[in-house]
Amino acid sequence: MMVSAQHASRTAYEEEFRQLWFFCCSMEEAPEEPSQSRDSWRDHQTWITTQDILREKLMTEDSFSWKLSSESEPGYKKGEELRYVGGVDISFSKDDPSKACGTLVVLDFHTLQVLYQDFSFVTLQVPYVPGFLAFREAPVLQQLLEKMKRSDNPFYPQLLMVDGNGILHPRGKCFTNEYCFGLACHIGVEANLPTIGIGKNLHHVDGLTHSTVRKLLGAEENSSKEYINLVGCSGRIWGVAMRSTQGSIKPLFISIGHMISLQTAIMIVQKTCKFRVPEPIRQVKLSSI
DNA sequence: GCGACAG
DNA sequence: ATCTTGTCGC
Repeated sequence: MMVSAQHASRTAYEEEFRQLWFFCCSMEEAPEEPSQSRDSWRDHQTWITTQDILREKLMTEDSFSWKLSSESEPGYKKGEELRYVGGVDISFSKDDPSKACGTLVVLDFHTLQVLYQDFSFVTLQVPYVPGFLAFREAPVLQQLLEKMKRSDNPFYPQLLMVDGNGILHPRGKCFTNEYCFGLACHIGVEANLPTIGIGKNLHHVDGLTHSTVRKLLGAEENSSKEYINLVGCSGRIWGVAMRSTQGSIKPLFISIGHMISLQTAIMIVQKTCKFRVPEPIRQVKLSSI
């Protein structure tokens, strides 16, 4: 591919290229067994294809039947509002990194009390590769959701908060920036649920860096804002950096997962934040073993 | 002095 | 992620 042809307008493209390059390098480890690295490449291709397919079903606008209680209107019926908010996460064993525990909780949106909790131990064979977190973590979480749905549990979540990013994600075809599909999107599409991605660290995308965000949050004109848009150098809005607690320094990175708009996601996250990390995620971490 | 990127 | 140390960030 003719990379060096364009020199002037290469910043955004080059960034994509470098990300891909770093990824390629990371897949070439394990030199002792060359066959393994071939398998890694095959998996890599499969992952990309899978993300491409799932992404076609991604919905980036509000798409749910419930309402937020604040917008109760004339035709309002009890039971139509958002009530069951889920949270999913995985914790790992300290001595054996392949041993993990997936956890699912459901909270009451208004009281923030835990209504449901379940977990499942697994042995993970898939490595963590930046940009492909879903292939490591999603299966267990899917199972927990499935189990709950199959048993017709009345607390089955109407919305899911995911410990990881949604749209705020670098995965893409080379030299384009219109593709992105993080863990929250992945789970949302597969479970057909509205999801919100909750990141505690920034995944560098489209020129966004930690220092960029730090400067934005520290800027005078933003000092009173509770959140700021994460605008990449392409102009795209990837999500927001949010001060979930008054005066908190370390922001939360909110991005939409599936079937929800950024504005709605922000509102919901704010309403569920007693501390820096929103309750569904905080509780799921407390529940995990 | 090094290494950039969710968990 | 997890552990640990220590207290900025380029």
